[in-house]
Order: sequence, then C-alpha cells, then structure tokens
Amino acid sequence: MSTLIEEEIEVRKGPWTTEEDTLLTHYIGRHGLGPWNMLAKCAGINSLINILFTLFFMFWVDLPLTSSGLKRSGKSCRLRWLNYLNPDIKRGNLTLQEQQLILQLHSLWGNRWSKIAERLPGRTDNEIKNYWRTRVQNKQQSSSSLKEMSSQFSVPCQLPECIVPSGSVINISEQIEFPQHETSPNAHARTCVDNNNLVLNGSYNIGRSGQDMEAFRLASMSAVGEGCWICNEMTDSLWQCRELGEMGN
DNA sequence: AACAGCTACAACCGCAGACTT
DNA sequence: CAAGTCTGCGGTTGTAGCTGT
Repeated sequence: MSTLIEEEIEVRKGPWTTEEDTLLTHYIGRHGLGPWNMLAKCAGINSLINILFTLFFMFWVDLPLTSSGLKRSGKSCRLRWLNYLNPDIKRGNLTLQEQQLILQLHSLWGNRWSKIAERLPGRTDNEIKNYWRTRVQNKQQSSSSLKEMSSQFSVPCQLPECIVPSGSVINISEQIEFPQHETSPNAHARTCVDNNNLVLNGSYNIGRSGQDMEAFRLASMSAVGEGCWICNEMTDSLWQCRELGEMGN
C-alpha cells in the first residue's frame, strides 16, 4: 500500500547515491530515528526548511549544489539506514562463530531473520538472509547437503552420531547431555520451536532427507557442556539455559 | 580479451500486524 | 469498532564484481 506521503512526492528507486546517503545520515544524526515516513519527507528537498538546511549542508560539506535532495519512501530510508548506513553495522565477512550461530539459530527458528539478527550484534537480518540463501541454502540443495557443511567446520561433537530412520521421532532429552547448570527441566523442550519440521514438546521430527537431523545436530552442539567445540564465551553469552528457554517464546 | 556463469549483496515488493484516528 | 496509515518482516529480484573457460 502506498502512503499518501509517498504519493505526494516523486519517489526515487534504485541504488542510493552518496548524496542521498549523506542527507539521510546527517538528518538522522541531527534528529534521530523518527517516524520513517516523516523522516523521508523531512529529509527531502520538498521541505522548505530542508531546502535551506540542504543548501547549508551542501555548502558545509562541499557537496555540489546540483544535488537533487532525498526523494525516497520511508520504507526505503529505513532499509537503507538499517542495512547499510547504521554505524553499528559490522563490516566484513561473517566469522566462523557467526556462521555457526546462524546455522544453529536457523535450525531453531527457521527464517526468522530479524530474530536471528538480534543474536548477532552488528549484523542485519538482510545480511543474514543473504548469507543463508547464497551460501547455506545452495549447499543444502546440492547433493552434499548440510552434512558437508558441518564437516567443513571441522568441529568435534560430543553427541553420538544419531542415525535415525527417516520420518521417525526422537526424544531430545535422550540425545543431548545438557550442562549441569541446566535448571529448568523443560528448557530443552522449549528450545525446540515452531518452525515447520522442527521440534515440539521435546520431540524432533526427522525429515525425509535426514538434513533436519544434521541441522539439529549442529544446533545442539553448543548445548553439550565442557569440551564442546564452541568457545566458552559464546556458550556463556548465547546459550545459557535461561536464554535457551527464552528462545522458544 | 571476451564471454558466460556464479556469487554476494543492495534494494524492492507484498503482506501482516500494530497503531492511530 | 472500522478504516486508514505506518512499520517491520520475509521473499524475491537486479546487478556489480569475480572467476573460469
């Protein structure tokens, strides 16, 4: 649905220019993250105040006066800020731990990219989504599947290799040794959430391909306590049982 | 050097839920 | 309560850059 505000102005699409980036960044720097539609309007040249501001700013930062101003939708501004301009965003490749965490969280939550992104500070949902689609999903689709990915990480796992017939159901509590500080008897049941083929009430449905089991195995690695491949820092910060409980909510 | 195929990423679109009037 | 509007999310697409032939 296009908003009235968006209809009022000619909305630009496509790649953002550095001038647009500068305008948006500077506006947010001055006024903070207001309502996006209002922001889009106010940051644009349509606002008389912003004409003056823009002219001043262009002069100040020595931009050419031919700049066309910001004619973007609120949505577009929000996306540009959240996925690119926000200074909190981490640049560079995902670390091994981040990649592993994405795998784990995806196995728990499915395509809940924004929720997964919350657990990866500095990473955006769009980035994680792109990572998953381009690098993980492609591998899943290939004959080698996730299994190859897990071996690629070369991480020891304390879990016994679980070979479960396709379509069968296992009880998680029988498969995973949880750390001693685990206090909630239902926590691991709650870690298994509402994604399509995922777990409910402590049981895990094995999909046809067996990839689900592998994904689950990856997901469960971090919950097996000392000696696990995952670094203690991550275990402490991300996988404490209290949090595991929260994940299911 | 030219081309095709692939990869990574930015950006758009449509939808649903939240919020406001 | 209903209609209108806004916001955020997930899916999808377009494209620039890279790599192999």
